[in-house]
Amino acid sequence: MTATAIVWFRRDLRLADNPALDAARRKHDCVVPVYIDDPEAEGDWARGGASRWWLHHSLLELDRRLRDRGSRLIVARGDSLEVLRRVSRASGARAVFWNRVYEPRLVERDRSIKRSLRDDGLEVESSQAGLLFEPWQLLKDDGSPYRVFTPFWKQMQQRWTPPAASPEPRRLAAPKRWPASLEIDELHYLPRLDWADGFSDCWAPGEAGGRRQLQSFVNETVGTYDSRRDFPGTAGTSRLSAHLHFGEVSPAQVARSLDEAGELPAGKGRWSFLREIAWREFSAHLLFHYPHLSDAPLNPSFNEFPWRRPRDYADDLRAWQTGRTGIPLVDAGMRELWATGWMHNRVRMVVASFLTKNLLIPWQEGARWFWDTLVDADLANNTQGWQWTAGCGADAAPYFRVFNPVLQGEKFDPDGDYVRRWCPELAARKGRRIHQPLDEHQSKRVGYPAPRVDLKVSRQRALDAWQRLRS
DNA sequence: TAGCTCGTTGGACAA
DNA sequence: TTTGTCCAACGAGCT
Repeated sequence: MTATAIVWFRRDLRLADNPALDAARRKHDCVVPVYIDDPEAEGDWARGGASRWWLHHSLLELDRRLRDRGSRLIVARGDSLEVLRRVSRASGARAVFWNRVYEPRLVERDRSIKRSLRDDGLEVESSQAGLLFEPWQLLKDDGSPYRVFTPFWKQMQQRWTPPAASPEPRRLAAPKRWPASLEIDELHYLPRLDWADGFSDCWAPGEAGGRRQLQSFVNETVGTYDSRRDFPGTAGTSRLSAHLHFGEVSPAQVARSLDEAGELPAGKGRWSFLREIAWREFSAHLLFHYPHLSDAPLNPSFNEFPWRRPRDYADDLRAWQTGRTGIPLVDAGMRELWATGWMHNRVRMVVASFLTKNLLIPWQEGARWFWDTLVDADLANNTQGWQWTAGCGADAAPYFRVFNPVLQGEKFDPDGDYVRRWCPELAARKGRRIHQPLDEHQSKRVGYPAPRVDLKVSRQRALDAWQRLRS
């Protein structure tokens, strides 16, 4: 009798270096690859529009790759446990394998599913695939989680070894009978409007695209990552965030590529990129250990912070979302986000600082907008990034650290190329002058808004608000 | 345990 | 134009 196992794909949409798939193939003859759309499980943080666009294409690619190997992807919608039971009955599978995810709500769900399936008499095994270290592996001496990045990073470096590779399967044996499956189109992940049409020009979702991106980054970009990553007008970053989020590329593969590209300790760019991977780990660990983090500040005194009220800030929020604040670098970033589903990291900090400090709008509003518009939307990274900028998170910026978008522009976009690309109304402005807000007269002439707030005044207002919080 | 040092990504201002 | 200093003080992490 042949033994059949379900491999439940979630945030690991790849065939290479996939521990759950490996384990299933080692122990069983046939594999039933399954993807489940279970919006209930995600609760308040159901996937946003841009992320769904990516997921749609990534699933198509996963299915294609499976078919190339004699298999296919079974797609279902509904309660995950019920679906797994149904698929196991229909296919005769007696085992379920998956790679762990770490968002608190999903951890709970997985724990309960594991119990139930084992009660049913099924074999269940979960593996580590999405992080280099499990959240319970990197702790301080007293057993509590790190809340400051640098010591976390130090320990990570000490304990880090290049992870072993696992081969990509050439063939996957099909079960005797395939269970019923939806078409990927039937998940309706693509937006009804044509909002995401431009995304295809920027991105190649899926494992092959991820691998290509990793290779080109390691071959061409990582050497200068350290010096060029802060300049949004140049292609100095990895652009791997979405591939990593969906597990089309694993952090272990990234680390291995960096290692193979030439003795990790030697390359400054390589270390500084691995450090960013470490930030990803740090964020995931923080959310795992502090489950409320996606909605409430890590620093509880911020519950009293005097944010403006929704009815007072609604117009400013709208202007920020649509890239019409009148601050060129901010608007360029927000327009890049809308057009491509992504924003350069330096600019993410600038627009976040502007929203939370200059406009005094709660960071949660920004986090929600990013959640819906980023193809790489990741609950842990998004939360951590916003809390850090707002000053209420782990290792947060001191309160007096308010990014000045004009100075940031002059420093990191000195020729104005980035702003010129996304704010064509300003294209005629020469050099770094492009970063200066316009006065009313100029604004009317070129059809670009005058600034909604005075940077100096609003900065002082934020500092005063902080003072009130402390007193 | 007590005490010391340090903290991803900055800006304003003075010299 | 560039460089140095201050902005405030707390708690995490380490010795």
